Amino acid sequence: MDIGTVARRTGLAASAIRYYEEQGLLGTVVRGENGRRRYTLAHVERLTFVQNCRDTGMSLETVAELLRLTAGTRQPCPQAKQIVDGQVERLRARLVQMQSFLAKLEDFSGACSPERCGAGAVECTIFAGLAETVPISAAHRAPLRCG
Amino acid sequence: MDIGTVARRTGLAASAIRYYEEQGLLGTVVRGENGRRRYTLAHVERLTFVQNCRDTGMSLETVAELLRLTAGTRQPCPQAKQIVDGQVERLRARLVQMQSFLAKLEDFSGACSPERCGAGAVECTIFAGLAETVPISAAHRAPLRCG
DNA sequence: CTACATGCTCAAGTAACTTGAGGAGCAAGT
DNA sequence: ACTTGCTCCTCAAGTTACTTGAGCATGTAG
Repeated sequence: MDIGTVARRTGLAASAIRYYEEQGLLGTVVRGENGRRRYTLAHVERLTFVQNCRDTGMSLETVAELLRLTAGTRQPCPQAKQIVDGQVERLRARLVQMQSFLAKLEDFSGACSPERCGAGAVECTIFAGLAETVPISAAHRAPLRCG
Repeated sequence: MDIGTVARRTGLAASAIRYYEEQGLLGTVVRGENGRRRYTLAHVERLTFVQNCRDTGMSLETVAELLRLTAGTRQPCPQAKQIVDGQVERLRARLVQMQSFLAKLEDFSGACSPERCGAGAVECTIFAGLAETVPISAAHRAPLRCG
């Protein structure tokens, strides 16, 4: 497989795939005669794993650590489990907060009708209430899929 | 209120507050005799609004646009509603995906026991299945609170 | 009145990529 | 054989949303 195929299969940009390799997340990627990268199914799986982790807000560094741990031969689980458990906790808290804000967005969107803020309205009041939402604790506002 | 107080109330770093001002998200911030910034409750609310929007993955530029729209006098709602509705949709899809990955993480964490991958294990298999998760469509993997 | 916390500005650093320049390889059509 | 056009390569620089740090002024507590 060449990089374009992998890109299509994973949904990642080719540049991102090259970047992940550069950051040591893919291990060795062999090149063909022509100097082009050649990928296997294992690479696609690895990339999907990286994607999934990134989607939950894990940093590339943490993902790299997980990959290192799972590749090691000496009892990798305790540390790996710890990382995953931490992520699970963050994700859970984050979901709750997002659900509440989503509900608010929906409310406000539903309340926005032409009658209420049509031609003559001086100010759109639709977002007034959104500022009242209790902000999530700094601990949980960690990056969640960043970029 | 000085910047430290606002930082404590909102949970934002002072540097971030200054940054938001620089990016035009706070409007005018008056300075005291001493040259220090003086904030009002309106600023705190505005910052909380920005935070909430950012938490759903809105870019600062989009937040700025929303603020501009809601401050304008000429029928701001249709455009604002459109932005919010788009965000609602993304957020909904994202929540679904996150819930499914959370479930997977929990499963795998639960399956990780000392018996299964203790001293002699050659490779930790706990994450094997995570690579199989169907990746979320590129359209929905947009930044969701990024930093 | 000395500490020390807090604020200011400005420049540079950071993560995780993307974009663009400049150049080469490959596949298809003519 | 040739040209067209897509894909790939590298390397440098740009992007977003901030943070960190240097160097300096100011405010507050003991």
